[in-house]
Amino acid sequence: MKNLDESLLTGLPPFRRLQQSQIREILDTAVPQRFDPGVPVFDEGTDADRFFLLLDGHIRVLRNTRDGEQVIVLHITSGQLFGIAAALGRDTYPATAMTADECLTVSWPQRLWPEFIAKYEGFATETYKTVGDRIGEMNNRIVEIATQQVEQRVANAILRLINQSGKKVPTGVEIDFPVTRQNISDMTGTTLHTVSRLLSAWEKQGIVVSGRKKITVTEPHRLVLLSGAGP
Amino acid sequence: MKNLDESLLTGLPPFRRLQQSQIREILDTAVPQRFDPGVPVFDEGTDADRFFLLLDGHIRVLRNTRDGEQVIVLHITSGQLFGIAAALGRDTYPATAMTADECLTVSWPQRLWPEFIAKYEGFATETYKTVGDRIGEMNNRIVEIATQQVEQRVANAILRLINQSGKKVPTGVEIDFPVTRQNISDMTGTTLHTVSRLLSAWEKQGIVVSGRKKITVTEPHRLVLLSGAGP
DNA sequence: AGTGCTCTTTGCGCTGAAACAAACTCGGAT
DNA sequence: ATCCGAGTTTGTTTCAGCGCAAAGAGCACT
Repeated sequence: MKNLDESLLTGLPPFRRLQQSQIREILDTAVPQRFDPGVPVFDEGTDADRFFLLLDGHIRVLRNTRDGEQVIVLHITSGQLFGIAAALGRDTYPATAMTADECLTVSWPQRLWPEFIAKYEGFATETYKTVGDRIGEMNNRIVEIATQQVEQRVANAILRLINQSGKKVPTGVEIDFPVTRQNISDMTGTTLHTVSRLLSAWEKQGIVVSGRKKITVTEPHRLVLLSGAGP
Repeated sequence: MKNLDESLLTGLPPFRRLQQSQIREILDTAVPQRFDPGVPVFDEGTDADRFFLLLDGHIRVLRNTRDGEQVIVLHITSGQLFGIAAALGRDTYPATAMTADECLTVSWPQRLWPEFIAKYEGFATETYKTVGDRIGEMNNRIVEIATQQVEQRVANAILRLINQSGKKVPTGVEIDFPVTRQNISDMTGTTLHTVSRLLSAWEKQGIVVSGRKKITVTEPHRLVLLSGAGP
């Protein structure tokens, strides 16, 4: 039915220490899937029946509030596992995973998780390292939102995006997937209006160039200054 | 030198499935320690050389910003593990752990972690469940700070405290460790002034009674309403 | 080429909460 | 018994950024 190439997984952190034959084994139980931009891969609160590896594209992890707002908790870039609720003793997904652009994933049934952990060397270690990184990132978000001004938060959010998914272009560094003002306000707990004003102001100052769903940072250094990185 | 009683650990989630003899084994490698209120157990960024179990008392996990502010990320109650950086592939502590009241801990050298995981059944599962819970809590914090008004955030923070560490008293439920207005503002990203005003207002309305480092909620239900739990 | 939709920009007034300031009140130490 | 300092209350001022509103612009689809 499917015939996934082993090179897809080779070298990715969770599978780094595995033999070709083991990777083959893992791939044979994997289900590949393609998603259009802007669709949910799974929804908050639903049964956590599978875990995923993002092969290509970008995923937004977000939560909805009762009053219809949404908050983007973090972004997943290609090569990362996501939906690993089982690893943390949950039986439902704690957040929604939404595609930002076209995405390719493979997934496995949740029940294989313990087997992966037990059977494949380095898989547990690497995975929990990822979890640790995400906790660190969430920590930073909390500190940021709690203490910084809107301008600094937006600057930080954009810097995080270009660090994770920046693509070098002649004029600077651009975020290589679609991002709207609304998205950024969902990441920073502001309104799209304020974000729009900030980007306009920065564009006037020559720090960024932005268009529809696209942001290019021409002067990363000045953005770092704005982000409150230091007096 | 020390002679810890096995009953200290028996029944705690991470050790629930172990034999008496295994608990004995674990205790024999543990170092007990007592801390005064308001002192650090370990500091952000320092070498993560030990992991801890809180036997009694309350720990605040906090991070400092460059401009001298601090943010309380979460609270640890007795029976929980903390400082488990190793579990997440870190070699330094990502945050500071500060005692809120008098605390009793036992700790083990970080190098025993892999052994604990491998050797003791249920230890890994239970621990990662704790990690999952904390991630969930942090998630909630992010959503809260990003979308809610100050009043709702403060209400939520207090509700969280009484859920985790509430003690029933004749007049209601009180937080059974010292909490200052400043502490609450550090949890909610506000100022102590605003928190003080809110508590005064709530006290006038008969929802809480508060004194120096002490808060008693007399009408939890009304606080839930204020927290924005639903229209 | 036209149409509709989504995304973006910009103006203006208002307000929640921070900043500044000052006094008060416990509780513990000398 | 008194003093001292941490913690708290309360008033006043100020302003960042949200809410509201309306128009403009780029893109996809026919």
